[in-house]
Amino acid sequence: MPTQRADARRNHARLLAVAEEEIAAHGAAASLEQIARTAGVGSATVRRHFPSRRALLEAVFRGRIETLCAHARELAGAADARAALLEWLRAVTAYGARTRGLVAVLDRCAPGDDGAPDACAARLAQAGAPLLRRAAQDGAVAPDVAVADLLTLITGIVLATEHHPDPAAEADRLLALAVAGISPRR
Amino acid sequence: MPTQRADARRNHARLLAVAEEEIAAHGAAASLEQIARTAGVGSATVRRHFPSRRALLEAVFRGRIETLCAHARELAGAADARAALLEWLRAVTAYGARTRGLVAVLDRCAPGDDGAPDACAARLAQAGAPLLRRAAQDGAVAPDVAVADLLTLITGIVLATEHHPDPAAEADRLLALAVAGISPRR
DNA sequence: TAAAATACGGAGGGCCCCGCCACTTAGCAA
DNA sequence: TTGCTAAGTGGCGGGGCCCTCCGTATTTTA
Repeated sequence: MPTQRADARRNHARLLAVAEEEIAAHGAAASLEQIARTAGVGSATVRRHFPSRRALLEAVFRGRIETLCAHARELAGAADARAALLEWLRAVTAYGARTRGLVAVLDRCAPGDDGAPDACAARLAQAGAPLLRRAAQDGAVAPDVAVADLLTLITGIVLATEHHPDPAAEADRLLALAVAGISPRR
Repeated sequence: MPTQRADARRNHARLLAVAEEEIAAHGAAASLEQIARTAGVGSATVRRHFPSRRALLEAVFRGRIETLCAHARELAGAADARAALLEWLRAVTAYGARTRGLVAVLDRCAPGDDGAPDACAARLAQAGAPLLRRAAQDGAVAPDVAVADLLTLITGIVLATEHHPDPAAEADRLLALAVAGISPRR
């Protein structure tokens, strides 16, 4: 496909904007029909541009994920590897807690997995890898911990705190608990 | 209501049994209509016995929660308070990972919260409190950690690993990571 | 400007949740 | 045992959502 038709591109952009609002308001399970209605297009057009709910979510959050990746790159050269890693983890957590629906996209293999190599989770993991590696070299984290583990943990924390009065604060608290260890062997 | 009618009690029991299978097969979002169909009753009857999906889930899992509470009581007198707490946490995690839909009931305030005081999460928390208290007295965990925090963490871990090839193993791994600490200050 | 390719949107089927209402049945009393 | 009463039941209709198909409209290209 050399190029898209102009109206298609317009609808695509419009749908993304509307979807973002709708997901912010109603979470990752927002009604696709409602999005179509608000955008003033037929429901079939939504599916044409985004074959699955997951595809729509990934498109909506691509930019935010990219921001987090960039953050990781900025921290790559920090003097304190441990502090850098922890700052990044807190940033991911805060973003996830603040942005409804975002973690649904990190929850790999969730309903409708397609194993796409450029999945959001994979790109985040790739961006965070250097931070973790340096922290591990410093002995600040165990060597057998993977970025995917940390992201899964964060995903879980955000999912479980989604309905609290203050999700961001609660998520941050729990992340701190997991970082310090519930009961580390002395 | 002094007593229920016999057929009502029968339907109640039958629905519980069918719902348990259906939830095990399709998760917490299992179709209530399908449950009604399989049980051979009208869909209104399901709703009459269990006003909300959450009510049904709680009824289905009440027994399992009770088992976990009993486990906590058994461990209450153990010599090693830290080991006792950790064993219990692992047990809760394993149960949650193995039993589809169970954590939906622990996720307090999830859609359809009613703030019932005898909610499953509350009872679990109450049962685990002594274990945590003793562990804290031994200095094995920080004094400001609440049972609810630990249960929320476990809930999150189970939710986030639900779709992995081997949920129970992955959940256990992540719990161990959180217990030891991602990057405890030395 | 006309033909061809591309994109659109509404209709229809399937499934689900929910509330309503006439009917059946269990349990009590005579 | 036989009625009587109220608790309990189940089917029906309304409203949504997801998904697919297909005739139509719009854009691009020749």
